[in-house]
Amino acid sequence: MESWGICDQQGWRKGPWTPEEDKLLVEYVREHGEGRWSCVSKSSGLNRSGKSCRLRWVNYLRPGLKKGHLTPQEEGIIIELHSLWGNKWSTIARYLPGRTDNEIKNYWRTHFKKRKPSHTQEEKRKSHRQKQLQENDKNDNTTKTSPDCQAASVGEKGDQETIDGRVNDNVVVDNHYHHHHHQLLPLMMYQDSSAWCDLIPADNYLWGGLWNLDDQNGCSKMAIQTQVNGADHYPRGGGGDHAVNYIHSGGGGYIF
DNA sequence: AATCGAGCCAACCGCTGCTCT
DNA sequence: TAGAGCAGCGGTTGGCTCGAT
Repeated sequence: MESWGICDQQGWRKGPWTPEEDKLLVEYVREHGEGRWSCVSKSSGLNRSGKSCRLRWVNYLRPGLKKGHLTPQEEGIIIELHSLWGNKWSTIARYLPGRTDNEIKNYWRTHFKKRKPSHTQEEKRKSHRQKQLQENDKNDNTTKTSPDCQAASVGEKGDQETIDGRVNDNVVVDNHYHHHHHQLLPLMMYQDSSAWCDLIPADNYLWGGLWNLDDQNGCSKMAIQTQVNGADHYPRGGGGDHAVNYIHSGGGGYIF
């Protein structure tokens, strides 16, 4: 490995950031706002690449970042969303205000990736989950009003293509979505944390027997009840983040 | 006290997609 | 429409810390 603190071929400094560099970057962003990262070195005096500056800002310096361990609610959200979207860390991060994609990615890799439940545990878990979701689906049907809020049915139609274009046999996506790019959201996003946590059985469901969330295509077979809401933004994979303004970070709610 | 290994996390790299000209 | 430049994403690396031996 190359040593930290040296410069790369373009002359950019690499390695850990110093407090002085942090200060310069914060001042730059305060004056110029986020973006235009390629200009940072010129304007701020930092001898860092725009990429490096952006990463440092996003993952460490940005106001509102939460430090410390993820809460059980956040962990649950990660699990749920990962089962929906796979390794779309930035997309998942949008639903966890104050958490970064890097943080979530690291967390996932260290906590979940290597764990695989036994076959029987997984079968048990799936059937339990299916039951839970069917009950919720029943309850939910009474609350749907607008076409945009129609819930996707769960586990009734066999294999369906997910929003990633992958096949997931339990996540059933309302065809409406494909035409309007409506946002798919897990059920728990509409419930307060205590309520959705009730969906998860206490017995080994999460921590004693984490299921294999890294199965083929990064898409677990866990049944997820989804809803389609009226937001016209859909979190996409790949490049081009779009300002991420649809998360309201206050009060533990997720407003889109 | 020294060594080893696992876990955590910051940061880099390469690639993709968007925007602008 | 094509190409260049930039921003963002996901994968990976490697240093640091801490507990076990």
